[in-house]
Amino acid sequence: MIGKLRVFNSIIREKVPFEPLNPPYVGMYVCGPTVYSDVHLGNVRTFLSFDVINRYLRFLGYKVRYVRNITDVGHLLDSGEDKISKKAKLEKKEPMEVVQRYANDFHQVMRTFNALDPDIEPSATGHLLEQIQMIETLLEQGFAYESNGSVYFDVGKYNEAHHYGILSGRKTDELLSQSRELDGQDDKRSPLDFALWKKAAPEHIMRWPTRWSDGFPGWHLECSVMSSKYLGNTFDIHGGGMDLKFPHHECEIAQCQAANGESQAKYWLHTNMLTVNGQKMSKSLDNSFLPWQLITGNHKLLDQGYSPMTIRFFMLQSHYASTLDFSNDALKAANKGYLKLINGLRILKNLTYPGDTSESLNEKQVTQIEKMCDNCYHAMNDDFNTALTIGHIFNLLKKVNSLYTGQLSFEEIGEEIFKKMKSTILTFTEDVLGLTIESNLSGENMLNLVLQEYKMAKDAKDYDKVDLLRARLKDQGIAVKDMKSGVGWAYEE
RNA sequence: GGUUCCGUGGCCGAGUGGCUAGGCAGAGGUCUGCAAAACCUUUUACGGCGGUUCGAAUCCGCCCGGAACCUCCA
Repeated sequence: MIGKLRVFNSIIREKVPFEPLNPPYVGMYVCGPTVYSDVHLGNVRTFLSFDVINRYLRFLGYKVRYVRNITDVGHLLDSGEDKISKKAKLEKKEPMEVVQRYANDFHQVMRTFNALDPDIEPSATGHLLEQIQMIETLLEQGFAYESNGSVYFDVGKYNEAHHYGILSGRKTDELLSQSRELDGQDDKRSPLDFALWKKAAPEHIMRWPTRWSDGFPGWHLECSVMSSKYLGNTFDIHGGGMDLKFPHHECEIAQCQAANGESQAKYWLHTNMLTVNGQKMSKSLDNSFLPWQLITGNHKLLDQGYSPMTIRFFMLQSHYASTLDFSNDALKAANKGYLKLINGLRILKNLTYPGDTSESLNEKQVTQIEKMCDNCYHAMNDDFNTALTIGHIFNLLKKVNSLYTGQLSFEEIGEEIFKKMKSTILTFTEDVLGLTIESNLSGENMLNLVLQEYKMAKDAKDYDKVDLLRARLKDQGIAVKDMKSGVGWAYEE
């Protein structure tokens, strides 16, 4: 391994060496989507960022357990209504039907962008018992109180010994002075307290019986419960979008600390927002793109569609912790860049070191290439700097292209460095960054081209060529069929 | 108002004290029947004003501009 991985730990706002609690094992929990509607591109960016992080950790040899949840209950609107319940009512469906539909859609989108599946994808409704148990624990420890059938986390009590707001840099007295008035807050002792269990209103569909009430769990609880269940009380990496820092992650931290007596995660990684014209992409601002809209180009702000790999490439050209602005110009440039990348990749895959070459090494070239290879590691080790890594890969591809066109000779660089270059480029591009060659080149398209040529030769009565083409196709298991209606083909033994 | 962060060349976007990021676009060249691709060379930078330093895009201060969060958000 070259160098050491360093990560920006949001909770201390510093870049620090990454040292897992129990190497070679690494536990990583990422807050997943709430499946009440289609995921938009901003969501996708976060999950692609963590996909690369997951891939790189594995590449480094860590045994990663990647947990990403599906939120299927407990996420409330200002009105106090559950998002999924609302959608279910609107569409006259079971809440679980809504959940399943959007979860399926989410999975399909992530696979389209070549993201690896998480190892565990737990859902909130599948962990109600555990959530209820954590509430009991919090009640026993005096960090929670029941009020009118609901249970709330006592932020004031927690803050006596701990710091609520440690992640987002907030102080409770400042928060108190600016908390806004919401409906249904009367049961709370303080506006800062948050729900662990909510008593369900009569019309509320998603409800489970407990000793406090028929109700449902608070949003923040599931992540505390499921992360500690699958990764332990303290685990290595907790990730999510920056917009979740407050209150969601803050509440998770407090719940875990209070219930387990240990801090939840060693490293916090936060991804930044995707913006459109400088503004955060979000559903409420009506400036969000759905993945398929970007792929097809079917959106009022788009000139054309972009392939999933172009989009992935575009996103990886920036650092995950920076905002990334969406524009036609930037996407078009990324599209060309991606084509350049995969053309180089395609050439490299077919490039082998000639067997009978006598080496006469050009030290300058060898050193240069060696350094570029090492730079890929250094870049990824520096808080997963994918943008820089891509830059180094482009530099390496120049060498590949030069070899291909004969502007650089194999003798100059030698077999050892050629092999190193080849494996470095392929590994980093495909395995680490998850960028693959994607094309609409299908065998059938190519076959049709050949058949057109066949037809033209036949029309020109160039029977030597006709026979040749027919024989070559037959070698490939394709029988040409001359019909009155035109030329066709069939599979043949 | 509080918290956190950002401002880099025509565009996107890395870079945190000295060392060519990279991509797209532009210019010139090599190669080529032509073209394309590829390769080589190259122009345009660090919001403003001060300060620290031998040296600042990078550190500090102030100012200007922008964003996110402050109980829906990835």
